[in-house]
Amino acid sequence: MVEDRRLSVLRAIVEDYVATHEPVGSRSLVERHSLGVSPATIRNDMAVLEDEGLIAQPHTSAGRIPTDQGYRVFVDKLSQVKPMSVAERRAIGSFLDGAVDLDDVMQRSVRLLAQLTRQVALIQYPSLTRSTVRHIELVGLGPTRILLVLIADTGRVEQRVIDTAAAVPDDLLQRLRLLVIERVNGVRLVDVADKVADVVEQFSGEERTAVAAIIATLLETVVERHEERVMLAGTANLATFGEDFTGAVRPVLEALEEQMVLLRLLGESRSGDSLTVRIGHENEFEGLSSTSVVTVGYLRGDEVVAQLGVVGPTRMDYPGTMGSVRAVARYVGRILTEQQ
Amino acid sequence: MVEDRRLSVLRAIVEDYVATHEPVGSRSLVERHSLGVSPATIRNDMAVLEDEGLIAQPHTSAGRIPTDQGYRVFVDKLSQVKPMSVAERRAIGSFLDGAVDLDDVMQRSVRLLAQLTRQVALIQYPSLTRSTVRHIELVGLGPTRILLVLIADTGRVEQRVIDTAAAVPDDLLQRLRLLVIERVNGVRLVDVADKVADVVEQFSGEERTAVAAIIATLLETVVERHEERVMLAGTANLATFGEDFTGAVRPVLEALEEQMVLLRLLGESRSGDSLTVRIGHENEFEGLSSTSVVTVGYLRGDEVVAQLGVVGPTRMDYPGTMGSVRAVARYVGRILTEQQ
DNA sequence: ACTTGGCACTCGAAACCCCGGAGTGCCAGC
DNA sequence: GCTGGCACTCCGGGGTTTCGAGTGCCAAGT
Repeated sequence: MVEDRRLSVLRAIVEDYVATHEPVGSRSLVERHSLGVSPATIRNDMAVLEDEGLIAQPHTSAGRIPTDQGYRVFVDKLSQVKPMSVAERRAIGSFLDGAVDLDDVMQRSVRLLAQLTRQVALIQYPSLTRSTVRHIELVGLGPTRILLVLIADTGRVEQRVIDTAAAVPDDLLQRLRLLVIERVNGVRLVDVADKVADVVEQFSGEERTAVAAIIATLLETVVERHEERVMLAGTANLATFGEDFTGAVRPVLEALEEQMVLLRLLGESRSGDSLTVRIGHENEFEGLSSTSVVTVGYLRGDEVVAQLGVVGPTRMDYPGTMGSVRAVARYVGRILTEQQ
Repeated sequence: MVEDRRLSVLRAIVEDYVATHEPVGSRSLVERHSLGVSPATIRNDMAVLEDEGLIAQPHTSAGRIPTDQGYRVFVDKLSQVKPMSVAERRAIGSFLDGAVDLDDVMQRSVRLLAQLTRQVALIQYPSLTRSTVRHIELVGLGPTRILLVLIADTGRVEQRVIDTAAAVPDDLLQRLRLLVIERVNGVRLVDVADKVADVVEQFSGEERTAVAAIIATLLETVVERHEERVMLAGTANLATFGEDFTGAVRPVLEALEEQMVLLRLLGESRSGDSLTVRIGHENEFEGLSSTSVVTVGYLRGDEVVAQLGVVGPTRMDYPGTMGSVRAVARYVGRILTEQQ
């Protein structure tokens, strides 16, 4: 089929361009790949591919490079995720197994991913929204100062200092503590509001004011604080692939410093635990228009709790990158699930 | 004094070079600064300065640029810290005042510093070692799983999950909890070990095994875990000053990703709360040999609890940078002290 | 209906050269 | 010890040339 060969040509162009970082011409294509036809034929195919918007020429009399659309087709139809080798998987497993707490898991994972892909890796902390309360602690710091600590089952800890107008005697604090713990332990964060709604009403007078303040802060912590955290690693790799960048490195670094941007980058791919690839201009952020983002959700139990992924140049090794991302996500999921 | 003028020349060279990023010649020097002598005289001075190793020529027939030693002399003898303007200080204060918790303080401060200096800013979390225990919590997660949470007075929270060999009944946990809280509340972390050393001996039989495991983890948490945390911001600024870098940006990014490197960068300047400036090769890390690091300790109460600072090109505005670093450190100190 | 070899053409990248100008070092004179 | 003068160096920018990879198109072949 002519159509088939044309796609093979596209695949070959992507592969060669990714490997060499140089526009690829018809001659070198037939040399490197056994396509069984002559350069002239390839040229015809290329002309068609160019008409379809899948490849482009930097300038006349140069080879072709894939366009964002070209990569899109490559990813969607012409490639498959490259699984990690057994050795690699073993390495991943043993590397991540040593983690002692959630921070450690996140950090090790994101670094590992950066190393594996030689790109910038991101990992989002398990969503608070989807997790349950493991423990709540109220600690008196002074007559009118209370420390609220919330521990989620994913291991995340949130803390807030509360300034109450009225003094809070220790016995009140203890009563409240037990009451709240009883109410919300094991409850999903999203449901905490319902569970403690009426607590304030059980108190009256001065006590009520103080309790109201505490409960209000608690609600803030579980509700308003959806601000998810993102950790990243491998920014040094930007320097490497920054060389042949369409734009400068700066906008990318700027984008990567914005938690908001990162969160949306990860957050948009709510497609369960299947890989999401956003290529070049498919990213809505200017600064990332010459990068591709590969993300995937990771599980805790059988629920997607957050995302992780990498940011790299559009000309990246998609199969390999996707393989690494998926593998790391699986291991992270396994660890989170086990260490529950 | 001839000697004096020579130093003025050095100062002028540093200032001009920092401003223009171009080697500065004798003619432009006399034009921009009113030195009251002719270019020829300046040339003689320059020759001497070059002999002394304070300035250098990129190539013959080019102007001079300061060497690391030249900057050293400039910082030590020829410049003074440039205080922030009132408006700036007010802006800093109001910006930092909104912080809700320690993480927030750290993050706001480091970002602010990056913005002010247009360089890469670092901030070290208040040292655990020097702080005291505000609260310890033991939460049973399952028959043999316990969550240990340690809250330091600086607001830092550390947590560990403990797997005990034997089951821990709830009443044992409660007894132990009260006992430990009583022992260590308000105690400096470094002294925790002493305080709980004999706790294990108060238990026997099965209980003892479990308690031993818990206490061991507690000790690990306070002792082994000296691993201080560092937060950084403004890496995007690397791109800006990366243009005229001796080396590449990569090694710098690599160095900045290594917590160890950052910690030593900050940790070495244990000179109380006075500014430390390390210029170019004075940094022991290869990757940072064309950068300068300006750090200063910040206080909580009247004790230095950690360091903050910036990393920038050796050709940086030292007086301004030092002013910003010092100002931010003071505000951070004030906030930490107040919100005790 | 495709494929292919041939051929003229395009155009960027590298090599080369040239020149101006900024800057230097040195020296003799003040 | 300062200064003007002077010869010298050498980087950087601009222009030109060359080289070669690559293209598009066409006519012939299967």
